[in-house]
Amino acid sequence: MSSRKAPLDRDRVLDAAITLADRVGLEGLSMRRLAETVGVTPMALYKHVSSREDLIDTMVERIVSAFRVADGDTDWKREVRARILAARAVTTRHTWWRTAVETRTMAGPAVLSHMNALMEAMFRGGFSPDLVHHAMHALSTRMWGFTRDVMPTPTLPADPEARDAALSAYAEAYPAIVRMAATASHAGAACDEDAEFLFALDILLDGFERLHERGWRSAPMA
Amino acid sequence: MSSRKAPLDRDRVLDAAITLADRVGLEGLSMRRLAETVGVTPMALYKHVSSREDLIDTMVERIVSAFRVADGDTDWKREVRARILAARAVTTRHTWWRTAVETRTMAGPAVLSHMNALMEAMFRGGFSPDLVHHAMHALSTRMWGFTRDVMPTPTLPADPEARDAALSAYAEAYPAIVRMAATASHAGAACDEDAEFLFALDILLDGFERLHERGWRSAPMA
DNA sequence: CCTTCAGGTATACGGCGTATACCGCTGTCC
DNA sequence: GGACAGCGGTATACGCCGTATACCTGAAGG
Repeated sequence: MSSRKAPLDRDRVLDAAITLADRVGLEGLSMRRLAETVGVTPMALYKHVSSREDLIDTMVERIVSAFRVADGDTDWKREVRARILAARAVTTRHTWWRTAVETRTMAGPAVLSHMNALMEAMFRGGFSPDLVHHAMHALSTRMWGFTRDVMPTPTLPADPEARDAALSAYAEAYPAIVRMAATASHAGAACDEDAEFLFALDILLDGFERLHERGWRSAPMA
Repeated sequence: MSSRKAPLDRDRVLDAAITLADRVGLEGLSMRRLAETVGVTPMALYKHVSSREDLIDTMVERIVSAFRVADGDTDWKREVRARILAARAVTTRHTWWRTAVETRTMAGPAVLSHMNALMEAMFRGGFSPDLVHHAMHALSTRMWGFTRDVMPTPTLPADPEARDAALSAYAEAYPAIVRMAATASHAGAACDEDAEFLFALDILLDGFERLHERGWRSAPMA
């Protein structure tokens, strides 16, 4: 018994933080609670991270570093698509990550690398810097593999009877919503998020391509 | 002097909350601080709102109710565009609103009305329920007039000398980012957010239109 | 052997949302 | 006119939070 206790380092703190956040979300990730899971006093954490924000910064980077893409794609569109889906594969497994990345104020190296790779692909496709710039903004959070669903239409009760009642209650106030919700693909069940994601992503990528082919320029500089 | 004090009602609380949030953001909006601005004890607020979350719910609705669109548009695309820009005109004046709406779990009547109006326009344009559904997801937060810029490329120092130094430091690590950033439209100055927003919005709307014309169907139901 | 110091602890401060109990004024009804 | 209900405010307190500060302890290095 040479070492009385495994000595706890930055990596262990990070691992614990990520698994804790996976379980309880980002708001549930408190320093006290994290300390508990690693069997240590809250203040001990501050020997390894300088603040909760610093911790989250690093957690975000850690997740981005896990993106893995089979390279070798020469077509810009296929590469961008593949990188974004690689991001999606990782980030959807850590739901807290969406909130975390949106609240960061500084981009770390891993984050910059991912963005750089996307831009590089587009440049290789012959995009102008201007178009690359607009495309990146247009992708927005989608370049991380997710989209915010801002309050999707209210989830209907699963029970068929209650569902019909709710539907007819809304029917006159929000006919279009009900008409859409009555569609088979949406009724009751959660819709296919992957399909929705790809639908929008491909519209954007196709749009970039078309504009590029047409020699798109941004409006004359102010 | 019949009334010793103006009696404070739900509306006054809401108005104060919104102007306070405009000033200090959503995190800065604490019940104690809000109470102070209306000259009252923190707990007094709970006679008018049931919780902080309830307060924010109502604030979100209040903002949405302020959307104003000159109706009379018959073309679906023009109407959707106009409604979204109407939303943007309001929501960009209340930066806290983005965070607020993203953290809501239930859609209130005003929110539902806005979504209903967008869907209604698309239905009038002949969209299938399925396409409406996908389009709404694709719009995502853009239907509220904003997009999350997830960690835009790091802002460069304004000072030209420091800027060049920063650029060359990044140059080898992130060549594509630097290449884009060196573009006149982005260098130093903040880019034109309205233009970026419209760029992406129009790609999406045009994409919807094209798919509709081609009689798009979603993948065969599972 | 003494020193240094990395890595842990103990305590405390000021913030937060809000549960609970209380209190005074005002309008209503007998 | 007097009892009383109840609305809108207050006072206090609890349990969270992030973290500043001070302290301790054991091992490594001269």
